[in-house]
Amino acid sequence: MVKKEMTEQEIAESIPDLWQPLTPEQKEILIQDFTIQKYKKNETIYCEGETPMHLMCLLSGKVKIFKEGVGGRSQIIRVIKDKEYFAYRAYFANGNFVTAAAAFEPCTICHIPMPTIMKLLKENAELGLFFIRQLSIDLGISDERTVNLTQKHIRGRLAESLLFLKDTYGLEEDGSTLSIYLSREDLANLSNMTTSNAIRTLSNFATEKLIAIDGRKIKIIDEEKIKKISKIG
Amino acid sequence: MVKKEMTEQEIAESIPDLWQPLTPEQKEILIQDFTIQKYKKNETIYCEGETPMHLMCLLSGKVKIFKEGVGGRSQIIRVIKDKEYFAYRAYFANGNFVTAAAAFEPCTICHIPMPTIMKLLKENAELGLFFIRQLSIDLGISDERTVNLTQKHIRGRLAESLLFLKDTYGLEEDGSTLSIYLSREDLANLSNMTTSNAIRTLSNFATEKLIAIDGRKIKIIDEEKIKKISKIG
DNA sequence: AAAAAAATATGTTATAGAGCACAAAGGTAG
DNA sequence: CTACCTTTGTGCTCTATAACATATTTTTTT
Repeated sequence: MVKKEMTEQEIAESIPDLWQPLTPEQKEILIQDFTIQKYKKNETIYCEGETPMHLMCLLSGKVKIFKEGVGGRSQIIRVIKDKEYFAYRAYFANGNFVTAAAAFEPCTICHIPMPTIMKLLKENAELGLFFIRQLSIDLGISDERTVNLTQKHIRGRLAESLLFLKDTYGLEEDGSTLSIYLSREDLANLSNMTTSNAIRTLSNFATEKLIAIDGRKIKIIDEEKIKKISKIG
Repeated sequence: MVKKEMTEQEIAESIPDLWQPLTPEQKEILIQDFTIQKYKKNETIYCEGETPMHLMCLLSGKVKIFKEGVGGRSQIIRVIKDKEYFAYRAYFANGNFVTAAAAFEPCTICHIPMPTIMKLLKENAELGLFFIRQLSIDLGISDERTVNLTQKHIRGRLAESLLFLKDTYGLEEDGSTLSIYLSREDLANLSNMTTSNAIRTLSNFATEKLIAIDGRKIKIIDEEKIKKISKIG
């Protein structure tokens, strides 16, 4: 917890979407309950089945939201980038977590107790609209994903994951290297395939000069062709 | 449009979740914009790609929300029962529909222009909480479904669909017949499999005395065993 | 009532991708 | 430096399920 070290200004900048709609009194309430936690690489943030207590906002780092499926196979449901909010859905739905969250890399995460959020929501309609918008976007993505993961073939699914990672986390300064370094296993869990097939298909893509791989670094070479593969499935 | 025929009392009973949080003035606004449409069996309610204009509430009938995937294969994403709201997600996300909706059977649907809903939402925080709750529940279901459809085997997926239909639409007076009669094709599209495999697996279930089939009527005989099959995948 | 179309049923074949085994390389710990 | 563990890479086999073909039955249209 490093709350004491942050000025109001810094808090406002860390969580602008949440902060901006609030009245001065509401901001005061938020400051009281605002805490910060650090997580190590690969550390679990919350588990399936646990009771949600806090809204979380990722201040820095990268997070995966995943679900353990049949026979220990895990499926990455979505990924979080900095300034994004998560861990609140289950509370709003009055249930426990149906997913788990873990840090891809070292993370700084801000926690705000859900009861505080509820209190603010009851007073502030604009804040409600922020969550409505966010949940609506996520639900649309989830619906798209359901169809893509079930109907596309392996190459289409992997191509889609690569584009998805590019859109979410962006590229490095060279303008072509994905700025997230995933293990082949995580890539497989994101694309609904076995690790072997992720490795195989990835090196096929490299042979076909669609990408270049150097360990976990992936350079996007022919984005148009990758888009095409993703589209036709 | 049969708006004129409905009393305020009847409107209030048709859309209680939306109605109840409102102030008298807000209720007046809603009455002005409230219209009703009838749809025939199998009629399309909205299409993928269209721009959302209205919140819809299903007053009577049954609706499927689906998505056309690769190679014309369609996937049923969720189903709507009476008193449920739909068609609003895309508007909140500032996009067009990514799914389509069609009537399983004759439907009566109430339409309310989304701009009216937005206006009410900006004034009424409690109404916002209703949508937050609903979207949160749907997103949880969608996440679960992603994993189930991708990881479970055919029998597990079909078993799950049967239980899902039972939970959503309930049973007839005999206490065992599903009160929705789906074509084998719809059942397949709900369970992510080909029509042939839905037919085959369904008749296997009948042979194993888990269910009894009479045309499109499905009787649940051994629910415990069906649950087990759904669970182990 | 006859004809056409759609839905259901069942058998056969083909294949995408899982599952497994093993080897090599890279990282980490003692 | 050596030993051990994890990750990556590659080949082989097997199976679940799609794809296809063809009846048969039911529904819709004329």
